[in-house]
Amino acid sequence: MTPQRLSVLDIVAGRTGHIGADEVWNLAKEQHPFVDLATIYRTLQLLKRLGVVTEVIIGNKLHFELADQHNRHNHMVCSACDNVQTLSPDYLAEFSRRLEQEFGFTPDLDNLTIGGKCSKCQSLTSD
Amino acid sequence: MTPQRLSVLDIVAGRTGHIGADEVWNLAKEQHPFVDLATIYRTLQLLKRLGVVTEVIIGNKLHFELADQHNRHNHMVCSACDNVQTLSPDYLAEFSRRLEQEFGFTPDLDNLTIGGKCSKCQSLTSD
DNA sequence: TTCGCTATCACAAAGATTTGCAACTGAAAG
DNA sequence: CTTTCAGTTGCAAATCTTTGTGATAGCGAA
Repeated sequence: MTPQRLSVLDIVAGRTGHIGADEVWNLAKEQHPFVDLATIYRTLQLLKRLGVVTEVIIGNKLHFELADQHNRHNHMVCSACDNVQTLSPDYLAEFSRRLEQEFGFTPDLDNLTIGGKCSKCQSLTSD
Repeated sequence: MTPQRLSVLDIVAGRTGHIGADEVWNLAKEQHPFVDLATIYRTLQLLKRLGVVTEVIIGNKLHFELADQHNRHNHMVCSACDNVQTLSPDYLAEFSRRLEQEFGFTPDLDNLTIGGKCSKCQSLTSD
């Protein structure tokens, strides 16, 4: 754990919600003016691999948030308005169990972003 | 429907499985030597929006395949070996129904890639 | 201390995808 | 037939993310 990494972790942990990689960078530069964006990305991937942060894909951009074991949730992201709703992992528990049992496949649900259309955008004329 | 677009569609349709955007480009250039990669991407996004092709995310790269209504399936992609397994949409039907009923959220299951670890890579020493 | 090993960093560059824009096309309207 | 207008293209550039590399720092063994 280097100072740069700690800084990244602090920044993500200091947010209640998700935060973009570029935003992490901007905040990290306040403490480490020469830190590189690549270091931010590598650190975020590392923290993700360690299960410390989770990834949410919002409109072609990666966002991250602290992985809180006591408040696990999945994300539903509207492809039209980028609005994010959270979802109890209970909704996917049965699904996950079946994948594991029937295929031996262990889905990474913590980092699963469910794309689609929210109720508002669903009804709008889109094509 | 322009010739370039038709070409892209033909290429994707000519594949049994999924195909990367760059590969589509290489093949498309055989027919339209000056076609740009941006056109390929724009066309693929268009076809995806129309429900003609579906997207699979494999190791930080986008792949596409023809959307066959009679053979719908989801994809499970191993983050370690990039192996792709297909899955009957039945596994997600109940989940989808609940999202729609309880949240009014319409998930885009056709383009949902489920990341995780396949049975082989699951057992390997990774950290 | 000194050597050697491993890991991390900043920087640079590559890779993958998207976007802005002027030129061109074809079809509809006048 | 000419004008208009919306849509598409190729090209260039921007954006987002990943990867390669040499320098460096920390740490244990000799």
